[in-house]
Amino acid sequence: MNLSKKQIFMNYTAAKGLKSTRQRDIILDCFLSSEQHLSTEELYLKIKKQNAGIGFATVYRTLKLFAEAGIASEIQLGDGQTRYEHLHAGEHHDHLVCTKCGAIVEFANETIEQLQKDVAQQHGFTIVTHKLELYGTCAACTG
Amino acid sequence: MNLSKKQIFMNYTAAKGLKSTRQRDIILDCFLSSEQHLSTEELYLKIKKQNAGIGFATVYRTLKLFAEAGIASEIQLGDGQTRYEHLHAGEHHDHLVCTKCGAIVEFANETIEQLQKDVAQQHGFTIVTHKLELYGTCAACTG
DNA sequence: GCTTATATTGAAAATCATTCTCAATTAGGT
DNA sequence: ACCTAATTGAGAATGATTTTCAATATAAGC
Ligand SMILES: [Zn+2]
Ligand SMILES: [Zn+2]
Ligand SMILES: [Zn+2]
Ligand SMILES: [Zn+2]
Repeated sequence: MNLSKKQIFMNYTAAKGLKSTRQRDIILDCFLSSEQHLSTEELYLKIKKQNAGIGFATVYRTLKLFAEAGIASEIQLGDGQTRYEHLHAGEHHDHLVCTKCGAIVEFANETIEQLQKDVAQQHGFTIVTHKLELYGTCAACTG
Repeated sequence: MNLSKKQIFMNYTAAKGLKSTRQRDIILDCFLSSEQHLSTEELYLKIKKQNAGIGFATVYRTLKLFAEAGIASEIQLGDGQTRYEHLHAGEHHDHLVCTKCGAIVEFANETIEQLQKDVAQQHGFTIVTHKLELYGTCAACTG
């Protein structure tokens, strides 16, 4: 599956006339081998440990590129930092966030998704995206 | 109802040993007489027109205070600015946002709210707050 | 009303995440 | 190898918000 993400990115850059560079390879490998929901800075620091000399501007630019290419998606979890997660074609999920330990749990609920569409339709809206986040404490942190 | 919001704020500041000032009065009046979902800057500009000499730092501070006092709540609608809306005790709603014209429509759906609680419980989470926003185009903006 | 301790204010500086600028470097086609 | 366009890194710039701090205003206490 990592191979296919790489492939998708290759295709995207090729189609756009973009070049393949050492930096982009390193950042992609690091992103693909990372757990989910890493912030740009977290990924930057992780990369820096293994490969000095990659500027943070490049990491910012490259993550945006991943999102454009459709292999990553940006999420905003209320802590002021943009995070990126792996995007699997056709899949969607929302997030439960523990405000004590920072744990992030993913969930998907078809009924909620459908109800959102209903609500939108009732108001004449055509929905493009949505954001659903539940904030609280996880089992371990709930006293 | 404006009277009672003022009352709630008075009580809050009194209980906290805070002082009542000309600036806070002006900002509160302006906030209460404004449409919903104004950003801090929008409110600042509106105030400035009527009462020169109120610094933006004071507006930022005071809106935060309103939120603490329970008469306003912060919302983040993805445009990078914090907005404040009037908070009515015990009421809750979520938002539909038109990404073309900026229109914001409020909605409340009990079934969605309940399903969120169910999801949280399934994962052992105790939910404190949540955020649900549907982004798309409103009837007028949908080609 | 005057004094005093404390909260508040405005302006400017500081912060923080992110983006932009630009000169130097690199990739890829010829 | 040569040329052109894309890319990079460092630092400056940005934009929203927060902090700092000296000056000012408020509310007690007398
Ligand atoms: Zn969803
Ligand atoms: Zn996720
Ligand atoms: Zn809700
Ligand atoms: Zn609202």
